[in-house]
Amino acid sequence: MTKDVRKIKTERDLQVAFVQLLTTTGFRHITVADICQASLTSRSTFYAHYLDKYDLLEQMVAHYSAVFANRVDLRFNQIITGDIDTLVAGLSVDMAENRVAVQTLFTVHEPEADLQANFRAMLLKKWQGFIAEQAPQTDTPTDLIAAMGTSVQMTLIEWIIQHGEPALGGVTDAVDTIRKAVLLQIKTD
Amino acid sequence: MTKDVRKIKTERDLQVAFVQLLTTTGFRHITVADICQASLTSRSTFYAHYLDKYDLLEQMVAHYSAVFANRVDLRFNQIITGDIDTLVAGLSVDMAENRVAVQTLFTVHEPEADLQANFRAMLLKKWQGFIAEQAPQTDTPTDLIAAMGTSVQMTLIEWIIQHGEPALGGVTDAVDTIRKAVLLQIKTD
DNA sequence: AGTGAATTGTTCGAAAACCAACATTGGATT
DNA sequence: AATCCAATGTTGGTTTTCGAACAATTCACT
Repeated sequence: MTKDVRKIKTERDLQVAFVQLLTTTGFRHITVADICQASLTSRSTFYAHYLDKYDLLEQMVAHYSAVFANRVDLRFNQIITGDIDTLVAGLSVDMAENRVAVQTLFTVHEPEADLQANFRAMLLKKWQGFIAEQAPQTDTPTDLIAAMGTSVQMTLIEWIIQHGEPALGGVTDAVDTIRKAVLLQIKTD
Repeated sequence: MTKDVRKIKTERDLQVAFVQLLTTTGFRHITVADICQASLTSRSTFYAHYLDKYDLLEQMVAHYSAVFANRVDLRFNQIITGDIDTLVAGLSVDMAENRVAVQTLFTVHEPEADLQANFRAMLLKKWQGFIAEQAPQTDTPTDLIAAMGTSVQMTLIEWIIQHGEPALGGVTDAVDTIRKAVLLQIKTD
């Protein structure tokens, strides 16, 4: 049942080469032959794993979307409760392994495969659910507040992906301030 | 006649993993199973390529020794003629790809496989031949001069391997001064 | 619109890698 | 000295990958 090591290795090689190529070339201009050449894989093997380059992209986007989805529940609570330090540290850890891949895939926006859009959509859904729970008495449209919260979180995520963990000075305070401002809009008093 | 891509890949994987392990563990304590586990290769495949871990080490040492031998003639002339800039730049380029491997292998000293010793021996032979050509009239033992020249070059090589190309400030002048001092000892006047 | 080159996607026999099992060796422990 | 355990090599059947060839499609250029 568990996959053959060779399959794991070729998929790893293809994906690494693919991400590498994406840093220098647009997705549309990358050919299957390019990916195979860069990863020392034969084309017939590529097609044994993926239907085409779109399938490769979609599987990668689906994978990282799933990884992110698994973390969202935990992390989301943290921006509500204000545990910013833990949030930022946790996000850094989550992103550390996949930093290069996620950073690169964030630049690709295909109709069927848009990692950045997926992240956004997940967060937005979370915020909408959260706000609905609070049943707030406010004039501000709830969808606007949800969009604001999502944007703040996405900006933080993108910032961490860009700069890595080391440079976290000042980030904590800034995000904390903004978080409070957003939450104030749904105060149910 | 040309090797199958799969052979190239597995040998690359095994060697990379081996060097990686060498940075944390002594050669004696590294097992074949360790190398295979780290490189996602099966043990039977390892033995299809190498007799044992000593064979792996020896083949790598032989390889880098051969690469170095190919460059020695060119580079050696440069330290005589005083073209230090070209020498240092060339050495950096030569070492760039193999930097990590050579740097690591330099720490391993097995009876049948000692890269550092091989480099030394090649340079020493070159110096001895060069000095003999000059048939110098000097009181200083020629073997001593050869040993001095060899040491200067080895020190430069090790310095570049340690620090990489970027930090070359001041190196050129220092080596140039020492080179002149060594050459003065075999002045045939 | 028409032509040629490049890319795609598929097929199949040969080569390589995998895995599990096995006997053998070498070192540490009691 | 006897025992245990980990590491070494070896083997054979299975799976995957490779490479080269092929037709089909797309694209650039005239």
